[in-house]
Amino acid sequence: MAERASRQAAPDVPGPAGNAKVTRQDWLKIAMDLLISDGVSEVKVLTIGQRLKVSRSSFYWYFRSHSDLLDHLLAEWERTNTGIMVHHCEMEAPTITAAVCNFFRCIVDPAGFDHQLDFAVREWSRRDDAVRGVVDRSDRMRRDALARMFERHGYDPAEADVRARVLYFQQIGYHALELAETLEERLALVEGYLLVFTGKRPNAAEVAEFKVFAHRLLGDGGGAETL
Amino acid sequence: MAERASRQAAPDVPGPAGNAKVTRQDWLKIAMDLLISDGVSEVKVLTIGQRLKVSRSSFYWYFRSHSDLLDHLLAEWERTNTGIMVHHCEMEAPTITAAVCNFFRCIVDPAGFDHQLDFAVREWSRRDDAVRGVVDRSDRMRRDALARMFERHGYDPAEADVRARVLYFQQIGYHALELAETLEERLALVEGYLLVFTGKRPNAAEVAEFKVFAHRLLGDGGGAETL
DNA sequence: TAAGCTCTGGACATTTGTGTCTAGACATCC
DNA sequence: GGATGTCTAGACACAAATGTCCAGAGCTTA
Repeated sequence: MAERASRQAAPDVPGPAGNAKVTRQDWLKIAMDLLISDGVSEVKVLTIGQRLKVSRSSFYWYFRSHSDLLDHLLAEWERTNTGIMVHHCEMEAPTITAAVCNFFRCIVDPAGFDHQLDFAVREWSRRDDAVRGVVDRSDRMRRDALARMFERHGYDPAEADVRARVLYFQQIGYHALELAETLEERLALVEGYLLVFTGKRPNAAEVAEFKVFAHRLLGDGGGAETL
Repeated sequence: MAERASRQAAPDVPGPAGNAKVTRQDWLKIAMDLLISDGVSEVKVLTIGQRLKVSRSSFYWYFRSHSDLLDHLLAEWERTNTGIMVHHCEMEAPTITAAVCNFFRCIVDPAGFDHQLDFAVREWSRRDDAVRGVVDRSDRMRRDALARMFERHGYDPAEADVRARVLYFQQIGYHALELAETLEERLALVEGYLLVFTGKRPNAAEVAEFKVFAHRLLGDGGGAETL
């Protein structure tokens, strides 16, 4: 028990020692993949072990229990998804439209905000009050970060709050539908969205810069989906 | 087996005959409640039986299997949620803003579109390809009905499609966040929403009529949530 | 009252998943 | 090369859920 705890405290050693076939990170990685693709109810020790071609006993070396694993997944979600979004809201920007473009970047970037993971956690929270508390806190943090972004660019607090809600709500809603739109289809609407979200007409250079960013990330074929 | 099948074909007899403690409808009702509140994974024969204070054997008299029950829940979802929404889109209206108000009615009405049920089914569809097909078909039907609504009021097909997408997408997204807003808070935004969704300023009488409708449904206290 | 039909309870089997225990394989340190 | 520590396999126990089987309770009808 004490050995396991210390092992958990220092899991960053890349090379598995001794007789190790897999690492703690391997278990976490597959678990996160399963959470994203199939939801929390499919995150099973047995399933992950089969994918790793390793017995379940290995799992109990690295983790205290199944719920211990889930705790780490939830923490990882909050750290990445909420952390990344808040960070993008806090980036310096010359105008509010450029600031919203910064926000868009973490949405568009596959390495940024993962909306499938977000929905998996949101679904999970419906059946687990502890998770629900964490999700509510994240929603609050994200909306607050967006509101502060608008306030920094001269909006009064009431309007900033409303615009933050609309912007956040739109993004969550868009992904709820899981549309299979191409990058081009989405980018074509950027100017319109910026006008609605900020009430101000975007600077052409800002928009162009964002589109270059998006293309560089996802390729110029136009057939890439944002996942 | 043949008896069960015939029993399933005529389940509308209200009075339970013979030694009956519960009806087929009782099983379906609790199952639907569980689907709505806790998701498909919590729709368990054991759980429903316990709530009905009846053994699981009773279930297998009325239903062939667990998945037979789920099939009926899915069909019921499509019939009610999608059916009601499409019906409201097809209602006659003097203006496009009045038509959108009609659409709003089924959203606001607790006896109309059930968004908790909608999310439960959407979540279910992520783990079941057959369900996914049904959900995709419903999404298509709803968006098409909305697009036809805009077309009937003079929008060209391309614009009608875009506006249908924005309107549908907004509604799904709004409920994904499960905000606890009061009726008053929501109604205060109706004019703004109508302008955005249609591009036209709404008629004051139409809006007033809708607000009266909403108040009559949900009470004038203003503290009611639409659930 | 007796027969028949409808429905229910309880025992049983099966599946699937978590968690525990112990022997032992394997690299590393001495 | 032997001891040690790290990790894994497999057996076991346990729990929860589905599905099957059959006896029999309790209306209904003759």
